Amino acid sequence: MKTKLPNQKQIEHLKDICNKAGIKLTHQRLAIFRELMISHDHPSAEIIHKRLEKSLPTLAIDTVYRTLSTFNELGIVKKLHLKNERTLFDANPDQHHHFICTRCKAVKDLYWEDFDKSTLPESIHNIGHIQFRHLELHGLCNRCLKESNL
Amino acid sequence: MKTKLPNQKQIEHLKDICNKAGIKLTHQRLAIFRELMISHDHPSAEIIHKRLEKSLPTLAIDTVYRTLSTFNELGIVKKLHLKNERTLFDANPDQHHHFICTRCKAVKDLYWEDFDKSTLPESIHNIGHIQFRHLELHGLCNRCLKESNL
DNA sequence: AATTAAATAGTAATTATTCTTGTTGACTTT
DNA sequence: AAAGTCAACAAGAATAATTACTATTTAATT
Ligand SMILES: [Mn+2]
Ligand SMILES: [Mn+2]
Ligand SMILES: [Zn+2]
Ligand SMILES: [Zn+2]
Repeated sequence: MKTKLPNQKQIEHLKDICNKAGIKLTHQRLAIFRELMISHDHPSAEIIHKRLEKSLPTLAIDTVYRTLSTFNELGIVKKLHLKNERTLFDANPDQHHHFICTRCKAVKDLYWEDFDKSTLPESIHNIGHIQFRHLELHGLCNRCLKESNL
Repeated sequence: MKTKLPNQKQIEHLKDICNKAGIKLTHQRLAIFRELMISHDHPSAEIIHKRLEKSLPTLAIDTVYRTLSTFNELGIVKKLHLKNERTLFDANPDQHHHFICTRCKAVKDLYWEDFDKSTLPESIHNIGHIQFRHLELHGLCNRCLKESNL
């Protein structure tokens, strides 16, 4: 559930993970992680790059991609490949899914424990063994609903 | 459920849809639809193009993309935007979801009525109104499971 | 301070997809 | 049947997201 870790805890966790993985927690890596952590809108690599350009004017877009991919492999951020969209990134460590507005493309976190606990259909044995579930709910967000009913 | 329409019915349906939409059912469009209809592996535009090169040597890759997008808009095929993958296409008209093998990347159809009928969490009202659900189950397919247990 | 290896910046390359433009071909009107 | 019309097409160019290359910088270690 929405038991948000305080930010400092997440940073400590990041340090741990980097130490264990034997990689350096550079200035750039820390800045990219912080930026994603405080962004609740699931930004793309390019948007993260833009948001950091004042504090880190020489930061290369390539470094943002590389760093986010590294973090993704370390399990500390998640890449989101959504319908029709470029890759987005997420630092929310809690088990959750996503709502995507078909109109404004906003991406919101969505918690659905009953689904997470539900048992898979029998027929799955004919196919393979599930490692994880990826669920997207698409529709109109409340803001767009309001606008279209004016 | 898996009540597969016979292919000829699907072709008739395609003709209907094209007539109603006021577009021509050209040789290329028919060939692309047939190819997708008999392909049960969720091919990409490029693969469809390759599979048709013997029968239609001058077919342009652009036409494949254009045609599949048109069919997608007409609701007769579905674009699949899956994790880490290029766009795939699907002509299976039945309500279903997908299993994706993390190893060999195979995509299989998956039917899960209980999920389709399940009620969304209350919290959805704080977010918006759902139009459709998109579910992917990721894991190891039976073939890859067998190979890794040798 | 010197050594070393990892990480970065800047730029080039790649790749999937879409766009542009001139041509084709099916259908209609004469 | 010839001419006209227009959607659709083929070919190649363009675009945009992402990744690769390489010389330089940084940070940890001696
Ligand atoms: Mn999220
Ligand atoms: Mn399918
Ligand atoms: Zn919206
Ligand atoms: Zn497999």
